[in-house]
Amino acid sequence: MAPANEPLPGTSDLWEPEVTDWVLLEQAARDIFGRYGYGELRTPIFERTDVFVRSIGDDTEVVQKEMYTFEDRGGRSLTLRPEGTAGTMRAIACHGLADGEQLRVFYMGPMFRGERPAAGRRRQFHQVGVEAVGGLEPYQDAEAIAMLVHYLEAIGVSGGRVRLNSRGLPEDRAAVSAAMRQHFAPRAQDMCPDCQRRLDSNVWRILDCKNPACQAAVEGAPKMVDLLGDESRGFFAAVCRGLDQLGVAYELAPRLVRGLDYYVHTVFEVVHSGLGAQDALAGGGRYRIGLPGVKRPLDGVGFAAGMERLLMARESLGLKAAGRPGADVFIVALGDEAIPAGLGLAQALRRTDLGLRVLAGLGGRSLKAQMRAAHREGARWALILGDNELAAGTIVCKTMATSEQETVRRDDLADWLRKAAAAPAAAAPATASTP
RNA sequence: GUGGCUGUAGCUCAGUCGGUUAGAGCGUCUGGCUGUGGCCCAGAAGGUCGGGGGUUCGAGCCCCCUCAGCCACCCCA
Repeated sequence: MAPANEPLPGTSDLWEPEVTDWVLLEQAARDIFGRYGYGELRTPIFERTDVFVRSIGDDTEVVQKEMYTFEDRGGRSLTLRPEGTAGTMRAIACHGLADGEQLRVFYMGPMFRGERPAAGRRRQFHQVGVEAVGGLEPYQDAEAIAMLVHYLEAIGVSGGRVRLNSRGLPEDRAAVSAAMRQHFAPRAQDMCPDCQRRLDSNVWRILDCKNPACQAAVEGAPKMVDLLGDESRGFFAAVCRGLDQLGVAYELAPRLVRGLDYYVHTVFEVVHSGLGAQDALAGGGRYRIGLPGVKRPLDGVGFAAGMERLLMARESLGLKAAGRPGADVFIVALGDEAIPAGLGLAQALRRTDLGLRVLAGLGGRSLKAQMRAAHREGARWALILGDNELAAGTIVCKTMATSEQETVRRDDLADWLRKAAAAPAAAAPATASTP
């Protein structure tokens, strides 16, 4: 295949029948999130670069090396959104939010990060996410997590594990970092070079390191939750209490940190064993984001799930796309007069209240070839229209599943189809074969 | 950005030690059956062997470069 026709690395074309699965994820999101009072928000796919930098944090991996940033003709720096929260917050700030007002939104769509593609990681990937903004209630966090679990159930993804931790408030961080440094400094010589550097720059991340030596050093590390102030500890306890009430199973993950700067208090993720190395299905937490022109930072809680990964999890569980449904009617037209007549007949049938899916053989191919096409398209009925039938004002109706056929007057065709459609469908509805 | 594996027909893949005209299955088209699908049978179309360079009398096969895909690291969804 000519490279010029291939999609860019980390992007892909999406064909039937996979599209059917995507639609399923989207519809389930609208259904489930709607039950919790969330409404859909669609924000632009690109924003001014600083929208992302200021809320994600310029110190983060995402901002430092993963963003698709470019200049428009006016020389402004724009960026393809690498995640959904920043744009959502910008939109809410623009829209305005009264003191005490709460807003619940969900979104879905493509996100962009300039990473090396791997299993479950693409440069254009898709997330479905939610944000509950304008409140500082621990039970909001619990409900958001419960909603995520509910959604996963709705799309058939079982086997996910909820991992939960708290990063506390910004004012807790100095104490936490100091305690961490105290623990890791004596062990530094055993740790990987990255983590030796992190000792100064980013102690928290050492907790996340997958290097075996570093994990050993992490073993006896103090639990983050124990280092937090009273307010943060109380908040976290309330989140756990809420989850218990909601019947959500979770596990404490003292080492869970997450990569974006805006998180405060609760952080969580859902991991799944069917995904390979990138095992995070969804992640989220509580955040506090300051925006220009807004007096107080916005508090909120949300999560995002990777749609590609949801699909991978479904696949690992044996859930497959059903594919596009077959045609109801295939019109087999024979002869110079009948072919255009078949074109008109197809349109007339599509416009009836029967909601029929109608295809017509338009190319003057042989009867046999058209019958093959009818079969391949999964048609329930083949309607044969030759010059003979045209002259007689009739049409031959063949039921594919039984091979029975009868000659029907054109005037009676709609009634015939209505009756045939009402009759119990033959066996399993056929599925069109996919090109 | 670093590393490993893989690129042969629309798809999934064979291809021996470097040796004549690169194969199979599936799919597509046509015919067997003049106006009747599936199953069966026969035939046909379809290839710059990812691309470029090199070694050789001769390269799908060996060497170098490059592009792409997959996987892993980093990080995350």
